[in-house]
Amino acid sequence: MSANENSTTSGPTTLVHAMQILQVTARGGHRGASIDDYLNALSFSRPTLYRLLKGLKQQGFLRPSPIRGRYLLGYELLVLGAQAGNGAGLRDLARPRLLALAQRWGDSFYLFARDGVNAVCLEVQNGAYPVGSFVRATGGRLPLGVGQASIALLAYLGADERNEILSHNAERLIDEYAIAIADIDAEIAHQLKHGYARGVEGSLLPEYSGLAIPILDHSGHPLGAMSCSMLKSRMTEDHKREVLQGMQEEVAAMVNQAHGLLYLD
Amino acid sequence: MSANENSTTSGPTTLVHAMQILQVTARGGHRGASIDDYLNALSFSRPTLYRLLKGLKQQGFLRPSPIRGRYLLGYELLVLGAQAGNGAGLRDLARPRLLALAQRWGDSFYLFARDGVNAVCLEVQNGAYPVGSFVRATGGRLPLGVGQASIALLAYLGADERNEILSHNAERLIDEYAIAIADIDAEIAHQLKHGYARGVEGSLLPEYSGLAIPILDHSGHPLGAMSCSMLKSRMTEDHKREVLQGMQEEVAAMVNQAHGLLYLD
DNA sequence: CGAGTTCATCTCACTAAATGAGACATAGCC
DNA sequence: GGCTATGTCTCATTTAGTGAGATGAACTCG
Repeated sequence: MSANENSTTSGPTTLVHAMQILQVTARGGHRGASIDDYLNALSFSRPTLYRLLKGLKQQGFLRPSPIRGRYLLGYELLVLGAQAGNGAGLRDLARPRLLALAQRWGDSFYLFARDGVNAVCLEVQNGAYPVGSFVRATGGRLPLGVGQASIALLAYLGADERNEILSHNAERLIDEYAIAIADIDAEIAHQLKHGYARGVEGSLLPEYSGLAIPILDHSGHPLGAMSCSMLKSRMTEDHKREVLQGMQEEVAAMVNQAHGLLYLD
Repeated sequence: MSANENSTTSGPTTLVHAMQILQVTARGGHRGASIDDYLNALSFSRPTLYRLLKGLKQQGFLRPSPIRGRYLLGYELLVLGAQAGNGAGLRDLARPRLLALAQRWGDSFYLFARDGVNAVCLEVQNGAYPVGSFVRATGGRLPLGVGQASIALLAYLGADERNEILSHNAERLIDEYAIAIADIDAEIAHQLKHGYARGVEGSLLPEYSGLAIPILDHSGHPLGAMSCSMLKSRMTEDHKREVLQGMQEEVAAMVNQAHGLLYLD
């Protein structure tokens, strides 16, 4: 027994195994995963696999696929996930505001939160104009550094924490998104100076452009970020000013509401 | 607080315990749950609780609340939940269509799927006109029988299965929603005759009205339902006809697309 | 600033409970 | 009706999670 139970995967093995099963299932997308997928991705025996599958099914974490022998993620995850996305009640506060913005301006608006070294999309509201975006929907996850919302989040973390995150993500950022740390630093400076972020241009999605502003608590810590995305051609100076102002108003109102809610113990 | 003791939740106890922890956390809403919440809702010892909490945290199922000693649902659930909601790829197919409908008509449109004895909301797209609805968002769950989408789903199940569900839900339906089984049966008949459902009127949400149509696979089995909700005053004969036609067109197109996707092994 | 409270971790002995191997049963498929 | 792959069962083994209580760490409040 290694006295070196370290960072990788500790904790009750049943939990770890269950999680691995869910991950394998998720990896299968809407086709789910088959017994063989599990058996050759995982390291435990078949009876054990079936026992866990059964348990996960009973908990609602998995459901049988229409295709025999395949498994899909269960709706309990959806329900819990909906709750999970409402950290600090932010999502409920943001939803109608994102909708209003999208309807008013026709662009697409997003709510993001930090999740470790990633930014996770808590809510999307698409507008009438089509957009491309790194995240397609709620639950999308990006390494911090990608996208304007990332910048807005990073800018208000401590410098040490920020650097840790960025060096952790550096490789992925350059490899998968063609984004250099130096450029991120520059955009963070822009965020801090002007109060909004524009996102770093990588080689991906060159036709789209965006804006983001942070959602800060009373102590200046970022609770999340609101962002928007649009075709670059739509981003005139006027439009940018209008949209930014709209977002700022909505966020200010949200923060006010939040202060009312957060502290009723 | 329901004395909802899980009578036959078998399976690895660690899984069951983990699930209970998640449920308790979820019950706490955006405030999460505290150690005491766990300790007095659950039946295992404190060290065990902490071990599981730690494990769940490492798996991303939980995260620490800003308030020390409280726990929130983790973003991994959100990510998995987003996947889970895309059963058979239906959600991805539906999202842009719901958006188009909402923008065109200004009402609110929903995608539902069956989840055991419940209907679960996979996607919502609100329109410009305000609505009240039983589900507020993705992940909302209703007992089958409530709402127009339920009717559309129930109508295409086998009679035996349907009756089993309805008798299972009967008590909740009458107690919580003031809906009688006989009325549901009548609406199911309407669905089968006219191809769309209107929902059963209970005493709740009397000012709102809705429509729903099923999404059927090639063998007539319901994959889900698309529904809409609007202020009763907006539901003129003309508007109803228009919206129904819009929904039917979108669903038909979805089903076509789905057939293209479902069977590429 | 120090006492008091609550959160979180550690150690250790114990045994319940998960595991693996392989046989058995069942469902779908040609 | 055979064939293949999915799902279940039994049973001995021992891992791996458990409880009790002590200890350490973090925050609170007087």
